[in-house]
Amino acid sequence: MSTHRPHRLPGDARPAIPEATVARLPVYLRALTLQAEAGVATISSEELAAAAGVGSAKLRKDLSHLGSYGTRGVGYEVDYLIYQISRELGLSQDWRVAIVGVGNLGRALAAYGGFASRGFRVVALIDSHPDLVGARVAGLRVASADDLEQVLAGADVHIAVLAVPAESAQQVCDRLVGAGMSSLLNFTPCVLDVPDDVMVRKVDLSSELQILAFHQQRRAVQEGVISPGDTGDEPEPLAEAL
Amino acid sequence: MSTHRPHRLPGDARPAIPEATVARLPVYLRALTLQAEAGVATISSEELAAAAGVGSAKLRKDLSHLGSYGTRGVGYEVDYLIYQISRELGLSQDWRVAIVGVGNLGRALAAYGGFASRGFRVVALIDSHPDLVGARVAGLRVASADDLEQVLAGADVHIAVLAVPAESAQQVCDRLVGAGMSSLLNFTPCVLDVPDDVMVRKVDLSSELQILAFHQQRRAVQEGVISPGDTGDEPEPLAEAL
DNA sequence: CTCTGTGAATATATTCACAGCC
DNA sequence: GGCTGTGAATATATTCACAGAG
Repeated sequence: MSTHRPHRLPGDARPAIPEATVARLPVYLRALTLQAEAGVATISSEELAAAAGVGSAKLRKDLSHLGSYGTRGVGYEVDYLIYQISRELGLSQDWRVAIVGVGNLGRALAAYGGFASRGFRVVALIDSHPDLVGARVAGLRVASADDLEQVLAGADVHIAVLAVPAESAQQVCDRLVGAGMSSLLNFTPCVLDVPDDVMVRKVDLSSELQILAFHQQRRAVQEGVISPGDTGDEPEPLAEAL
Repeated sequence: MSTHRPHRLPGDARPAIPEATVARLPVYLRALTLQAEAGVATISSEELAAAAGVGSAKLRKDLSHLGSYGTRGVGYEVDYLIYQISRELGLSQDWRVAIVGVGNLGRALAAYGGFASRGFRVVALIDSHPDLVGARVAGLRVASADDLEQVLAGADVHIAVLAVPAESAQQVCDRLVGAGMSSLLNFTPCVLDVPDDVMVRKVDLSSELQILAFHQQRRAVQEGVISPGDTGDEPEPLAEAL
């Protein structure tokens, strides 16, 4: 596996934050930012935990891995905690992102405002389709996949987002890795084969739906509505379809 | 928390599959489907594990939770295992999906082929913007958010995908829950407040990038390139921007 | 007194290593 | 002999519960 990387080398000083904690820091950060915008200066673990949708004990343990940034009997200073979490996540730096594959999803990602807000800047769009190359999308010129290496180097890209068709995912991934990329966000449903020092995070829409389906089916079976494996649905055709 | 739901009621018969295993079943299923298409009839845990990007012991333990579907000394029959996993995930049923919010992301999701392939049918698009309501997107007519309850009931929707702006996420979520939805896929960065019996899975693009940034920064610090909190980057303006 | 930070207890997940079936 | 299925061992994560700072 390449997602989920402890990656502690021998002479390591810093205390190593658990993966599960790292995955929640962005959630805390967002909750804190909302509080700050609402003018809240200080917040208790109970309140912040509620805003982040976790238990307060978990929140306190998570934050304790970063250091002692709270005040007993009082709570956490919102701005200071935002600063500390941001620093820990590496958000004091600006991160330059390339989107590879400018289909429906790639375009939606390019136009998505949520990135920019938090220090991530989409600085390059790359596609192989001749009709797309040279086009302007979301304020950027689509570069040719032929020039992938030069574009990544020239734009000083730190993170590549893979939004190409499944068929070409591994091949494009190989070129990204060859070009020195070591952080990939993979929107294809493919398992990517990468060296140990490359980190891949996968966002798989289809898997998420399947997990929801599993649980919803369980609940239906549980309630005796249907038995497992039954369709419970006559295969009636789609009503509103074109 | 609402993601991550064991949800075992007292009189429960079936042996309960661990959440971590459930999350990997879609990956195994995809790997198996690719093998089947390549004409492979039988596969060992070692081979399937490699195709799915996990260790073989983990794979075997995962599959053992579904039952004994392999043959010692031989491996797993690909078609049979596909059938068993599909059944377990509830994919013998057709799942009817509504996409709520037809902005950039909603449109990309509506057009995305990956759903349809695996028994998920987008049967309704809902938005509140007057310019969008009535428009045809990906072969469907965009319904008005005013009619949300009727549309969901009329189209017999099982799963709702939330792709609205963050500002309206909780409000729209409340209406979805009120209309009886109990499985939500949340693309907003918001923590949704839902009843215990509603399952929410969150896909948070910004969080994923932040997690990648964390690890990449760690590696940089590790290698002594920069110290934590430093930018390591002069804030030079974007080259190719419009 | 309130609320953080944290050891100790529990629960979940992964990995090992091998008994047992083909 | 080869490979699955699984207990036992380990590692990770969550939760409890309280000592101790403010």
